[in-house]
Amino acid sequence: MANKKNKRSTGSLKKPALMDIRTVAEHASVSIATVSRTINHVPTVNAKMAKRVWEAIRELNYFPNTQARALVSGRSGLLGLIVSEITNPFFPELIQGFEDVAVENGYEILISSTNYDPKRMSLCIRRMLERKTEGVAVMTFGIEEPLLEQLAERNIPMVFVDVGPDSPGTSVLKVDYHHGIRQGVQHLAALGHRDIAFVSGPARLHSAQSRLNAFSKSLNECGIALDPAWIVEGDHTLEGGILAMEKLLAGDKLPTAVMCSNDMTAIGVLHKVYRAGLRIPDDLSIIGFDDIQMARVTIPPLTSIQMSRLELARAAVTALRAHLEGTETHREYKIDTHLVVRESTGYPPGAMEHLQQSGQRNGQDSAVKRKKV
Amino acid sequence: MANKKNKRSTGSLKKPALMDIRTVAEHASVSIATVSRTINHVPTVNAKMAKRVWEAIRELNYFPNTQARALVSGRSGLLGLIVSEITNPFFPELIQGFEDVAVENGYEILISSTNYDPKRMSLCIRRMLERKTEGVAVMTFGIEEPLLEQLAERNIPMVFVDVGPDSPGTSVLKVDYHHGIRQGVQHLAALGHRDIAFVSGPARLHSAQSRLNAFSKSLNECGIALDPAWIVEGDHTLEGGILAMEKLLAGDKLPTAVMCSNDMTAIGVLHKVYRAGLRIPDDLSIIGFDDIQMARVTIPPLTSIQMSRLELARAAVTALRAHLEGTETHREYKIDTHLVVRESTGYPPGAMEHLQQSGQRNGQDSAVKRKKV
DNA sequence: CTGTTAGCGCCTTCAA
DNA sequence: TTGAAGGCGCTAACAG
Repeated sequence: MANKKNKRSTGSLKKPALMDIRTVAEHASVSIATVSRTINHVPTVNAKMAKRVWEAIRELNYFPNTQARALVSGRSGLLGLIVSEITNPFFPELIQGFEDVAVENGYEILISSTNYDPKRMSLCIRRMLERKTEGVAVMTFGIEEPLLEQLAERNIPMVFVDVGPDSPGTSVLKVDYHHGIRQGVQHLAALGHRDIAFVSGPARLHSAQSRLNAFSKSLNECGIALDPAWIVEGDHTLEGGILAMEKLLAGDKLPTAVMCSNDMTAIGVLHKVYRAGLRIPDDLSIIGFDDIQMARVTIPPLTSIQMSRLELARAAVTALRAHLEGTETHREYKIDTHLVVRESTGYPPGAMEHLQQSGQRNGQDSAVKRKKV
Repeated sequence: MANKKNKRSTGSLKKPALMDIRTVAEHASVSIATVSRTINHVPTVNAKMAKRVWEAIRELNYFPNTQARALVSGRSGLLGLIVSEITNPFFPELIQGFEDVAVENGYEILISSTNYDPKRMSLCIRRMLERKTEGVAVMTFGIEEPLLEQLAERNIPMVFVDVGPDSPGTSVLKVDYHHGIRQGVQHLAALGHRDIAFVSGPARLHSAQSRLNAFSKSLNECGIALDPAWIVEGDHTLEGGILAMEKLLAGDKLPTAVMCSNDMTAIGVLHKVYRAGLRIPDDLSIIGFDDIQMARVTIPPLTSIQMSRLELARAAVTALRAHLEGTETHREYKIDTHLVVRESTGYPPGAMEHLQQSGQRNGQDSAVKRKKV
């Protein structure tokens, strides 16, 4: 009985090593229950006592143990975020947004990245489960089916991008790739491009497929034939973009425009084109996807299709909260995409001469309306 | 007595909601202690029982509750990482390295970013403390003094970059800015540059100051005078780089080379120079700092001073582990930096004519040895 | 080598 | 309104 007390009162007052709710209670001469209630802002606490408690807390520089709190309350206050690759600038921008929104809603976040590796994805999920996250956003833009079940079985709220089960407790953020990509293709078509190549993302990635499909469909809508030789597979990295452009350059005929599955790819392509001594957009037009920050300052600035990170983040947290509060069981959220025209797109080669404008060789001004950086 | 058992056995076998160590124990007909031992790979468990336990675990799809485990064992298995800004590509690359090394060592990581805001820094620290991280790496390249104390008081192992207290339980990673920056300045001097500007980082950031000092010192060593008008303050962002270059362009006289406190700044500068219609490196040479991935594919590829993320990450985890194991009380780790020459640096304007080489106008080849991308 | 038991730090019924 | 007491799920002594 006194045993426990003795254990804690052996040392002098300066024992910051063990600093628990009991220490505070003793210091403020109240019970631990009162301290707990004070901390959790239970309104029924006497103002005087509360003040004493807060003083003790400040004096001792005490703060609660999240682990213990979570264990007993069942609430970890954690929202999980799984992304594919943290070194692709798109994701940090997404993480930033997700964290901001989560914090606004009183949550902290736990981040894991899969590096496109199913094994790591499995670990990520396990980690989320073990740490008892209250909900998890799987923003990898594609996920292996069997892994979903692991999560679904635990009936912990989830939100996916593009594709996910329609089981209760899970929502999905449907990105409208077609809208933005069609704008891009139409933009190119309007400039006079007919020979348009596409550097895709990794084939197994769902969102990469969707982008390719949207491209193909848009081309059709514009009455342009799709030459299979101009579909080359990238992997959403700089290196992949460079390699893809090399293949394109080695082909029989060069396209006049290249659309890319993401901006990293586009930047790689941009670089390879520069290496090849071709000019952008005079010799080749390029369009990216994502509209990362960096797109504004590439040389020339990259025309890209924007997918709002903040919108994605906000929708994800909203969905998770809806599940947590039982407001919603399953829902789809639509995320829009749209074209941002900069300076990597212009008339196809030959068109300028045809229009008697061959003197214009500087990417800074062209016939299309441009967005200032 | 039977009360507890009744509570858990009310439902049918299909109650995945409550899935604790007891369920597993019952399922495998062993005590919870044996289950615990099995999970923790205590070697003294009977192979037969262990097998039964693992089967039960698999069948029930059970996994331990990290919170409870941490609470009782006192080990959270968490290493904290505080960075300043997740949208600056340097940091994701650092995070990636830190995570990899942490995982190699059996730890998970908890990330927080401060966005250079002291208030957020305070929150980050509190968060690390509350979540009971076993050690934290403060990689913000500068921190307010009072905050350190909060951490130091808890005597939780810490590691800082550049500057930190020399109290026991904390180590510091001393980056040798001077080595790399001197290489950079010497490189420029060797090419014939005398008019070298510097775009610094935010003044209050310690590492930014160190970089500026290293620059100033190196200039001295080369016998070059430092013109104060050519020191302009940036903020380590793209936008800051653009603004800084604008200031430089508006000055009375243009430098022939610009050194930047980080790569994001350099990319901003690169962009502004492009906008101004000047050529790199023919009209202006540029050197960055950090050597982020993107530096390889800027146009032209950026000469930069590399600071290895992996080396930083590895040293940080090593330091933390040393503290955790009591091997070390305080130590400084030296992190080297060195120049990576690419194509954004060349002879100052006029030098080529002087050398009768005025025909060379293409950034792809120049008289200095270049690293292939 | 296995099982029983006492907490880890906290929240949350219950009486008072 | 406050305090006492019983767990949350797990590990780590301690007996057997």
